[in-house]
Amino acid sequence: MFFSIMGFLKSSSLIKIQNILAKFPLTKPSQIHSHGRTKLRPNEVLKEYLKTNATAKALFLFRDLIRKSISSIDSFSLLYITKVCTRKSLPHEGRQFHTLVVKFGYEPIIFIQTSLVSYYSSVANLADARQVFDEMLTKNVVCWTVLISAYVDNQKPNSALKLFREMQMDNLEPDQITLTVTLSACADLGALDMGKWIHNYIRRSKKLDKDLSLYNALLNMYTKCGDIETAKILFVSIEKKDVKTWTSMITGYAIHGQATEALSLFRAMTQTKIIPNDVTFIGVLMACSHVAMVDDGKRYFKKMTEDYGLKPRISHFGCMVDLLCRAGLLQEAKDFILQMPVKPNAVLWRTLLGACGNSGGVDLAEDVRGRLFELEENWAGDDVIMGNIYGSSGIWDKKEITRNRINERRVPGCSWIEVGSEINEFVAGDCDHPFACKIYEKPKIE
DNA sequence: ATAGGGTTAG
Repeated sequence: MFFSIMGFLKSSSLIKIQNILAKFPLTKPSQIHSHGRTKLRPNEVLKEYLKTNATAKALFLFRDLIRKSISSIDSFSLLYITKVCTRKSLPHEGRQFHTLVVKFGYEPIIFIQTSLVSYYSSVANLADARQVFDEMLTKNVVCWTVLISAYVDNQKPNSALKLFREMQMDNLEPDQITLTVTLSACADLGALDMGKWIHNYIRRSKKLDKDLSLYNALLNMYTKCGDIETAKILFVSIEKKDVKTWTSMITGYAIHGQATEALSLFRAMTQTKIIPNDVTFIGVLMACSHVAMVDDGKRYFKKMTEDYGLKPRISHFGCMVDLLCRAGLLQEAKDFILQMPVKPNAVLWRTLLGACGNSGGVDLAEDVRGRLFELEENWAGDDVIMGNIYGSSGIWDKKEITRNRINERRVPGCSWIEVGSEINEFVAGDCDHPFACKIYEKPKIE
């Protein structure tokens, strides 16, 4: 990785960068340097473009700076342009700007390093994010937090928790942002012990800035870990709630099949000034689907668009399909999928296929399997369901064909479970591997 | 002037 950057340096990094930027047409200088009425300096324009999400404009401007006034590029320009790349997850451009950072000697600046870690995380390049972090001579809370977020964002919550512990072993105190991020790793893992440990840490700490995001993260951790009682107590104790607070609690009840509680909480929410958003409705629809309240689900789905002007996304349609399937309305579910305004994905069809496995219907199942074959032909679970359907219908020849398909797969299917929290050694290598053990020590709760 | 914040179907 850094090898290649050094390689770029030797073979003139500027030419490489110009190549990357050459695909954008030239912008006249007058358009660049005057912004509004007053003339602004390039960095101020870049900052403005960043604020307004004008990615292309920012890249045009930066290219013109390289071509015409390279001396006006400083560490702030590079910081802003790196943030532009992060915001849009541009997979190639950020690396080129990293090259420039090296060339200009801005590598030791902690703000630059931190935003590079964040950039590599945004393009799912954890190896380079880690390398920039490892090469930092002085590390502070912010860069540790960015790296922890990187692992959370890229579905490596065990690694995130491991880093959280390493940070403390490095004698750095986490702040409220570190804790918010770490709590989401706990939520992803169902790591209730660690979550409680953090809750306790928050209670003890006097200097921590305990803002609403932190409490929302705590609430979310408790609901995702299944401790709905503590979640409820926490929810009540939060005086100033926002839409996320309400949504977390509603979704928490929904996940645990407590539809009545979820829906009455939604009604209570409508009595406040907090307006439900599309995510809130996912919680509401989940609640209906988990207890097969078909008519209520349909009503809320309508309410969402008609009363709140919210446009349903694929996940909302997914909730509806789930709702119809759980109620055994398989044909209606299929019709619903076919008339959706968005293209159905594999997950959606798979919901229906799973339902066919529960309540029969070989013809429908074969139809759905055919559609799934076009989307993700090698998903082992689909064949398992088909095999079971054939088996329960006594169609043994087709069952055998399906079983053989499964056995011929090169990559075995796998599942994983949480293995208690007493183990404080982690399995060598990737600790987010499905077969790795939990990696943190059992916290001592005072 | 400058870096960090998961409420989202199955």
